[in-house]
Amino acid sequence: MEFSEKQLEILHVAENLFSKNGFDGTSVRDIAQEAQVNVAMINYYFGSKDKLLDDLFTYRVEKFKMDESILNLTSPVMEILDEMISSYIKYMNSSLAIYQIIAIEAGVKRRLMLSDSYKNLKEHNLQVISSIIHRGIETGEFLSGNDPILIHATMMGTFMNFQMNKTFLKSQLNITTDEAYSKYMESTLVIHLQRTIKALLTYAY
Amino acid sequence: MEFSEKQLEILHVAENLFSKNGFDGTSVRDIAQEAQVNVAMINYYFGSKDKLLDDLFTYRVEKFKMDESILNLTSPVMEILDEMISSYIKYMNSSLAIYQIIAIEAGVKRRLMLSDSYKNLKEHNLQVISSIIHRGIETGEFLSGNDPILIHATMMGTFMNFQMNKTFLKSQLNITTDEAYSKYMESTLVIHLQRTIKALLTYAY
Amino acid sequence: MEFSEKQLEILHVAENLFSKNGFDGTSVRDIAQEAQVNVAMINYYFGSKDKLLDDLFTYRVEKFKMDESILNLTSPVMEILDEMISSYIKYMNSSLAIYQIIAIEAGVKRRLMLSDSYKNLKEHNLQVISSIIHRGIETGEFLSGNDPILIHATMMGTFMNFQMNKTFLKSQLNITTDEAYSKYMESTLVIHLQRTIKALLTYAY
Amino acid sequence: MEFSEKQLEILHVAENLFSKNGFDGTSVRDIAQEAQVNVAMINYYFGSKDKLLDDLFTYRVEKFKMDESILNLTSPVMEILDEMISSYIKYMNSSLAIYQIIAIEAGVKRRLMLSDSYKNLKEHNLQVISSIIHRGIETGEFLSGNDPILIHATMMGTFMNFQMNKTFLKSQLNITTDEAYSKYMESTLVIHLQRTIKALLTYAY
DNA sequence: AATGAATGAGACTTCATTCAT
DNA sequence: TATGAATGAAGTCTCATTCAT
Repeated sequence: MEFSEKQLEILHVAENLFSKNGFDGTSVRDIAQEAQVNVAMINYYFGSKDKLLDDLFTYRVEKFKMDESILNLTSPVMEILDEMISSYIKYMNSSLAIYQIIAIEAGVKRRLMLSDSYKNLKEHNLQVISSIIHRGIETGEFLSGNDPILIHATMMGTFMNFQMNKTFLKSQLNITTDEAYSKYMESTLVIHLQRTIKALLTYAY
Repeated sequence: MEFSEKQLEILHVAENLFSKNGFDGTSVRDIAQEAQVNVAMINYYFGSKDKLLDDLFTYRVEKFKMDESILNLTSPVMEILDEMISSYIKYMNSSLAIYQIIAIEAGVKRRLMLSDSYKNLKEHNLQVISSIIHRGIETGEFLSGNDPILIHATMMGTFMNFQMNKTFLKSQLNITTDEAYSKYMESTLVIHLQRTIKALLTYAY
Repeated sequence: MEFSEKQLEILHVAENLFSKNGFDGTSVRDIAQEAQVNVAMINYYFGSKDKLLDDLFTYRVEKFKMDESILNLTSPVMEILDEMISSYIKYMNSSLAIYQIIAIEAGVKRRLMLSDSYKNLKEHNLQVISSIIHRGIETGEFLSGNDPILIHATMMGTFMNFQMNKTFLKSQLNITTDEAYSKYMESTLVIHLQRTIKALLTYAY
Repeated sequence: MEFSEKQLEILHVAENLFSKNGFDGTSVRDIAQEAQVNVAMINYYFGSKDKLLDDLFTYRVEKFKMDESILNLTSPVMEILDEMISSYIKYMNSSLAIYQIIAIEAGVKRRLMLSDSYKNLKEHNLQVISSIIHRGIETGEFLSGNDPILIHATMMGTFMNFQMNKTFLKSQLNITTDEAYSKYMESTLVIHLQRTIKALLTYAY
């Protein structure tokens, strides 16, 4: 799907507003005003508000696919795992708005979850994780018996928890700016997840 | 705060609808209809839709406090940790609706996050986790250097991730009923979290 | 009609609120709250909000009758006229709230104007003025040909104009307090009206 | 400010209803129905009911400015005074509806009185009256010591009194039609005010 | 006699969408 | 292609009143 410049601007504005106020909490008027276009244009371009969300999702979803090229690396599997976690968290953090929307609107109601591309995305990412784990098992570095689904849920969930409790956690961590919080996630949080997942995969309690 | 039977019914209905459709996606008409009361009654009882959410939150929030009496147990700290994780997940799972609401509405906009009781709840739970970790460090069973904030985020986030991706994960796990999914979380997921957190606290990779 | 103490308090509160916010701008809840009674009590005591206004009117209307005993004075008619104007303005000024209500609600809609007691009041006052004028004509001090209706309208209208433009006139007259404004009306305004009406009645331009 | 034809119709309908039933006594539904437009259109055009009143006021207020060109006339000041009174009353009488609204809503509550244009209007009119009086004093035809504020209040108040007691006065004056009442005000009332004010300005009792 | 609980009606406003151009 | 105008539906909330006790 190709989007014109105007359409792209609308998508970006919508993405921002949806992430701040939720889908239901954002009106097409809000979007039109901030994108400096006519209200009618949203429907003209996207058909409806619902379809706008679909298009936004389709537009962004590709970027949430884990980069499977890391599977081709000859690096030690431990490094590949670290890299996967690090780059995934960094990417999610940089495209936070849409991810927030997905997390919320996928939980709520029918929206998005029905979408095939959403399912494909999830399956792809699980597959990448799964491949890494299997490789580690083959090299004898990872223990078997760990479900990629649980690993993925831990990685994703921990990150999202940091997003959704931003206000509270900033005060707990004595972080004052959004930039510092973002940096914290890309360093301390990444390290925590790397340690956590590696411990899980290597340590038989 | 004391609630009459009618008020409680309204709260329960609202809780259910908010968790399914979000706050903005639920109208007072919807609530009134499902609770079989007059629309005006919602405002009569709670003042406004916003205040209804506040009251619902206040009504439920107490139950999300971790039971600190486990700190008084003389059991090995490892068992206390297991028990904490198990009972917390089980409780969240049984009071899922409100938790879903909190997770979403706390992320979106100003709502709830501002609430003192929300902050108190979070701080209390962090304190309980912190106490357990410190005890483990004292007995030499846990490594030092692990931030309770990260532990808590991992536990909570993983659980929430299971909630918010229910539809997708059910299909991935070949689970057909909500009951089976719930049972999965209270067994497999709990064990996963227990293993994960214990690995983290005991194993220096 | 006899009113209990509670009823009287309600009437006084209603009078005050009606004069400040108008009849439609005042809710029975407002009245109940300020009078510290149950909402249902307004209807219980007065039947309806409309009837409350009726009762308030009936309760107060008697006091707006000009004191006809001044007609029995043997003073010069000029002094009687002065006294009538002075005491009428002073009385209206002291019972301002209800008069404001009457002025507004009588102009708006059907309310009050239909009331017999309102008509009787007006006729009574016109009669008193008329008697004074006639006496002046008989003594040769007043010119004939002046309609009491116009005299009354001038007196009443000028006073009400001062009421309804209070905010503006206070600033124009450099008056800062309500008390000073009230005093202005009972002195300067009274003198103006006395001069105006006497000029009219005695001077054929 | 420019208004479309539809907007003007709404304004006219609103003006009429507000004058009959008061602002609070008129619903946007009433206005929409009588103007034969959609209810939503009132908000679409004017933003809110309050802003509609503002716009109505702005739209009409200009017309209530006394024509200051009469100050340029070389006619005797007595004629200028007569002309001022006559044309002012005639104009108010022809634009009665809005004036009724102003009189009521300016007295009640905060509305309008706060408006700058209202204050400007009042100041302008006082200025015109003041100029005429000063000219009369200069020519030796008027006595000094008369406050234009009191003159204005008398003129305006007497007229408004006739408006607000229309029902009662019609019966007192044996006038059956609104047209006849209107004619009475433009003749007898005007003459009364001219005589009154001239007597006041020329006669030292 | 008095009142807390409850309610239908209607208030103003905003919504996403469509129409006519 | 693009948009200003318009609208029906629905939103939340307040109203005066009544009911059951």
